[in-house]
Amino acid sequence: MRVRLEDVARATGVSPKTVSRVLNEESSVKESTRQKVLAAMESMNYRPSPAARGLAGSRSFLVAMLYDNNDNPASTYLAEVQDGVLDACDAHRYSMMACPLRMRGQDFIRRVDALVFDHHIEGVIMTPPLTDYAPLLQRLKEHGVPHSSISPVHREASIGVCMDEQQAAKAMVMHLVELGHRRIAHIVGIANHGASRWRMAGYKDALAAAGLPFDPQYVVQGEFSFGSGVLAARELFALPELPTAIFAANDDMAAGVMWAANERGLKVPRDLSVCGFDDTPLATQLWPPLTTVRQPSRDMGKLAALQLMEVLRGRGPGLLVQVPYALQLRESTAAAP
Amino acid sequence: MRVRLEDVARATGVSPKTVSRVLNEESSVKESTRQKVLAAMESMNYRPSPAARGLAGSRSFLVAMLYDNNDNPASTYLAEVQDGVLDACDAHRYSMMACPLRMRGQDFIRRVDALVFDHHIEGVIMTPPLTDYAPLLQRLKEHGVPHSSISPVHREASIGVCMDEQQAAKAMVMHLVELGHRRIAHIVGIANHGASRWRMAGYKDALAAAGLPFDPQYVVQGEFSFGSGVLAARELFALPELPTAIFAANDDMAAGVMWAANERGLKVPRDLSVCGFDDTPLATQLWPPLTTVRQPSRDMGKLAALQLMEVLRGRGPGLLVQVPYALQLRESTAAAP
DNA sequence: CTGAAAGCGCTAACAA
DNA sequence: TTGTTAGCGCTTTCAG
Repeated sequence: MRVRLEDVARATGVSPKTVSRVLNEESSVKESTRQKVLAAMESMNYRPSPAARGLAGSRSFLVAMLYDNNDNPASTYLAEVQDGVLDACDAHRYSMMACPLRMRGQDFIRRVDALVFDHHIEGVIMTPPLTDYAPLLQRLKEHGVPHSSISPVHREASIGVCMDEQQAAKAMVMHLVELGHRRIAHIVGIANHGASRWRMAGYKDALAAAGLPFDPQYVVQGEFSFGSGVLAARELFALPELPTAIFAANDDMAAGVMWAANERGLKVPRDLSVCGFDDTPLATQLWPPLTTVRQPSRDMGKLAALQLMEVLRGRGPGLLVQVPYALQLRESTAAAP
Repeated sequence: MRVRLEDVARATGVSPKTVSRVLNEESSVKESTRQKVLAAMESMNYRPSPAARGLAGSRSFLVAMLYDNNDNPASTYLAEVQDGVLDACDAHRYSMMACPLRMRGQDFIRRVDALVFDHHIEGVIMTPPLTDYAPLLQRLKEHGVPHSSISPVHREASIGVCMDEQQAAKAMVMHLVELGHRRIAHIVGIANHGASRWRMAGYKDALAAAGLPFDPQYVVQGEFSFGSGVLAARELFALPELPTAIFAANDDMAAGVMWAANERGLKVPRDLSVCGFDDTPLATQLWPPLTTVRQPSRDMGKLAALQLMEVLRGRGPGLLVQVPYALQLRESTAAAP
């Protein structure tokens, strides 16, 4: 029924172990033997059994993608990242298990242990804020499980992928400055996300570069959700001197700002310029279309997975690669009133 | 290091086979023995190895979620479904592999075979339009792999979960009728989705029930994406007599309609009522908030997975369960002008 | 209702 | 560079 390693060995006239070596890309096989075996595998349509490999050896060809599912707003971000990860897995014959983790309680410990012990997960890919969740990192280290991070805060010790979000945020705000805005507000994201810090830092950098004062009144706390964007905007609209531009730390909050502007009777971009960050599909589904920073989530997922696999295959220590950002200038920003 | 079945057996004073029987919930074990074994498993923190179980037996405790990733627009729908599926898996100690399938070409055959052979997938959960993709169903049947469908077109032969979308669409349109609208347009979704047919049928039902004529001019083809909604709306706006209400087959297209209305200078809902279907997060992020039909995607994912597991555990033939819809009346619909 | 033996398909640790 | 011998942790026969 099923073609086994042994069958390939018999057909080739070598021992099972040699076939195994070829399968695992070990270097100590004579090239001619190697070719023979490879050919036989191909023609017999041999497909190794992950279960057997996992049981006998230490490998499972399984990676897990870990993500936080407490707050769902960014579901399209996660979907894109996952898509990229799967793409990379495909290329290296790995399989991926999706694993949402609730950060509260001890639940995640159980789940991580289950992944590692039960399934012999070889490695882990994580999205923020899990990337910097100490108890989790600790546990992974204890288990000796390599991990690759997407946009981690602590970049020194990480492998994975990142973007210069601070620079991107600065560029975004500089764009507002160039349009003549002088009262520029910022809506901050959830505190434990590196993204919130970087984007805020970029905002400050831009103000400084433009010689504009930093006014705490114009900085409001949000939490990355549409609703929090609405609330933050209302707060800003209650100020004696309204900002002429608002830079929200992500698109969902920017959408909230535009909602609140509508509610308040402010016309975007005539009375108020609005911009966000991420370039989610939402950005082009708003009226007017949202100026934002494009973050290549899909590519980031793919690159993070590829880095992990480099490590798993012993090809190197793994790197933290940086992807470029791109400003998407659309109709939600215009010259200051 | 690892606690094995054998360890539990030794601790309990029974044979490994008996422990195995308890583990697999076989009925032929004396209750007292069963309790003893269960207690030992608990206290020793025994966790069976899926790899070993998969290798020795026919089970793998792995299910796959298959989805189409040609068109990404509904990524939040997929994310919600996946969340529900994972929830159900968790409850029954199953693991899930996410598996995007490209419907074009023979690629999906390879992937399905890989899933079945390599990983001994026990069952499959599918979302539209895969649920009714004949070559795929054919292949699954050949492999003897049980599958559970979410909103399949062919309901007779399916297990899984569905919603009475036709009834829901009818109710949605009846709402417009009650608001006094008489020229009600409909934007249809992608042709091979059952959803498109049902929602269109419900639209017609409502017109008939209200004694309104069915005018083909007011029915425009879309493809579930925001952009297609914009195009469809422009088409409708070019008509000599504009509709006073537009029922789009999903929220993304409804958002497109609102975008186009803005572009055209039409005020929603004063000049035009707009409603959608699905109640994605987008619905409450538009201005004005979108009237739509709530579809409990997360629950649907969970229920579909639970039905599959009923089958896998030999508890029954599996059912096609129906979930209720709910109209979400918001501010995008109002009395006809 | 319970147990003993055999083996799932592969790799580890040796040897040659 | 290649082969041999075990055995991964569990389930399947088949007996009792």
